[in-house]
Amino acid sequence: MKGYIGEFEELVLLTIASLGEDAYGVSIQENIEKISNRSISIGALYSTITRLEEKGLTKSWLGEPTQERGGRRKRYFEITHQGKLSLHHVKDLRDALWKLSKANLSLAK
Amino acid sequence: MKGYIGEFEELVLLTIASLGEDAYGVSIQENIEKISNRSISIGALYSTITRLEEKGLTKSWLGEPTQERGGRRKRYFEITHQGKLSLHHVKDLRDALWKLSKANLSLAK
DNA sequence: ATTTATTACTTCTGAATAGTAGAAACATAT
DNA sequence: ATATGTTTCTACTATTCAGAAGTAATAAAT
Repeated sequence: MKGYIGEFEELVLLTIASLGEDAYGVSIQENIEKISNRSISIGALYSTITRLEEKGLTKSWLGEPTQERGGRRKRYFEITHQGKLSLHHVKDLRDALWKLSKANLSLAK
Repeated sequence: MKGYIGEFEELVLLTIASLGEDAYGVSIQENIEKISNRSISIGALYSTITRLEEKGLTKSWLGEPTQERGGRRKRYFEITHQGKLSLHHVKDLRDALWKLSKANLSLAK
């Protein structure tokens, strides 16, 4: 166990949080693709979520069948308190580094 | 080529930027350990920097010998314009996601 | 000139994270 | 019952990172 979260893990956590009540596999995938303008595979998403759940950063449960065209029951995801702590932690670190290096990161010529 | 940067790559880029004129292997390592309170391996750092340089996000050159007790010449690193763009890009994405999910990430009970 | 100390860089292996391909489960429509 | 749409899940491959060990370059001490 490495103890910190990877780039994709963080992206998935943030997306789950932003989706609130409607976070399940496909909606998470679509949302990431929409906001990051990058296509991600559903398999990569599930293996990442499995890892996040093993680390205690997310939890999940099966929803009830819906009236739609078809499809298996959805598995809904939610970020845990520990997951929120992890996100705050990496954000604080990055904000601190940005503050320190702001002058050196200007895009002006 | 993946097109985006990983967690550790981002940390290294930010640290190089924050160090300005004095960014070389050992100083980068020490600074990351100091600010993130996590010990990083010098080997992982060098392989990551090699990758960043291949992607055009950093550049480097050998410094002159110094007046110290001994020791090999330092290799100095600097972030390129493209590297800055990458950092701004991931920051913008994260800021947008935080904004969207702020209410769901509160730590209050 | 040879040895020794110091600083920095490089290589290698195993583990953790990221990504791919496609099968399986479930539901509706014809 | 067969076909089709929607979602989840599994097995496999690739990339990145940690940790340990070692190599290279430089200068002081002898």
